[in-house]
Amino acid sequence: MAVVESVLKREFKTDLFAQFARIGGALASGRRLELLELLAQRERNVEDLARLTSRSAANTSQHLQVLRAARLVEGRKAGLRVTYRLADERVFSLWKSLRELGESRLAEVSQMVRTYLNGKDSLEAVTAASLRRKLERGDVIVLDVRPAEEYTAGHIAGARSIPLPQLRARLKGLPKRREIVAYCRGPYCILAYEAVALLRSYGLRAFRFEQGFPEWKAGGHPVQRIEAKR
Amino acid sequence: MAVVESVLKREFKTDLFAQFARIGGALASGRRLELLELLAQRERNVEDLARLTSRSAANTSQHLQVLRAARLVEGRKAGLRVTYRLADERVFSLWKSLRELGESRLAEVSQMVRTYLNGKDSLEAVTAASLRRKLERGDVIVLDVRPAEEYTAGHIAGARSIPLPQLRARLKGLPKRREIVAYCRGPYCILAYEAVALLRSYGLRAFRFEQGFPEWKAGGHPVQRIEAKR
DNA sequence: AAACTAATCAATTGATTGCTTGAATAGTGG
DNA sequence: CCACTATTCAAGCAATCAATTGATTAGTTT
Repeated sequence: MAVVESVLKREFKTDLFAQFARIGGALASGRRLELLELLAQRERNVEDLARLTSRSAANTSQHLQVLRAARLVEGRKAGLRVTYRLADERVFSLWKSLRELGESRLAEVSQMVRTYLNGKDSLEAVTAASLRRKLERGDVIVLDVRPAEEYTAGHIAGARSIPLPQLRARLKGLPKRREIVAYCRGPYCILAYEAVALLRSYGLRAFRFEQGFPEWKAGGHPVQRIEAKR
Repeated sequence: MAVVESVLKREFKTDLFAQFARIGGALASGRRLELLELLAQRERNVEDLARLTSRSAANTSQHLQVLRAARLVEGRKAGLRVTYRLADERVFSLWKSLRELGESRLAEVSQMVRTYLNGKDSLEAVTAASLRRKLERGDVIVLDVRPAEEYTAGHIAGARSIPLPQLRARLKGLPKRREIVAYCRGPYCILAYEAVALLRSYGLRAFRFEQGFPEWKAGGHPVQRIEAKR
């Protein structure tokens, strides 16, 4: 009797942990994590995701289905296209805590970030709390340098959209003296680094927000979005 | 030039996300998650972990090495034994958020918990905030029904240790009228369910704490530990 | 030094995963 | 109904992972 019960207990635990391992398995591929990072910006169809990650549509579709089987993303079909999005804001939290743990514990990560990103710009970045204060005091220009469509889907309240490729052409619209803070997708997004480098090369007072839009939103800070026309 | 740069960007991203995927990969096995859950209680040597999970020492050692390669656990050798522990409290946070996500999103999990655990006891459980208040008012007896060694390594401040196997023999030491709250390792630990069932069958006013010691500690609530003799 | 122990290593097996390719499906627009 | 498109499916192959077994290493005890 006691033996039977303990076997049951073991089976229960084994099965239970195996379920949780399904989620772990979904996080076990860099490609899938990259898809999660993109979907944290805004929902996307398969083709877009494939293009943004430089992979085939078939391969991207398969990874999305693994993520969907683990219930981390949801897809809905509209016409020919299937649009995927994160299934839950806690999915982003999970990815964020995995990322933070990796940053602090995997020596390789900090090494890579140092050699690649800090080569671009070694300046200290603006924290979320600091950016929030600057915004409330109104003494900062916040630039969203992601593609326009991501700005449309959601951005830091009060930010202006200037996608990186257009930045050079639109320099004259920016004030010479005021402080400018640029942000993009997250800590490993290169756009803001490049934007700050460009702005500084023209003598503007530019800084980089240390995180990105999804982190700002997850932190409960004010956001805006452009409503779609009907 | 722009092409070279974008290839670099792609390689950087691919490599970077692959690093994070190492952690995901370590979380991709139920057996390893079970080890993390045990190590969240207290540090353990390989043999103990193998016994507690009903697996061979060689297999357990291999899983521990996967966890160590992902820097989620650390081992230190003392004499013949190697003692493993969680490398960082954020490792527990990560496991906790994975678990919570799984609970809410994987239908199979809630199904399993319902059929197995709720068969034991369908009563509502006491939350951490509520238990904290009861403790501060002093109108509750808190029982730690885990093995004594886990109690020693750390327990809810003010709790008494009565390992489940000894509970029946020590019933007479418990007050008839006061409220009793039992806890163990976490939401999927069966010990507290069984303790409450036993206490109630003797007419005591027993309830189950909905979580376990690691969650209590991670939540910043007061804990105690028994210092080892030198 | 010999006997013993805890842990790890090494090699093997079978199972699972990942990627590629080409076909199939479902929906759109002429 | 036909041509076209976005996505998914299916098959095949290589690579990786998981569990088992027996050997090996490092450290303790006698």
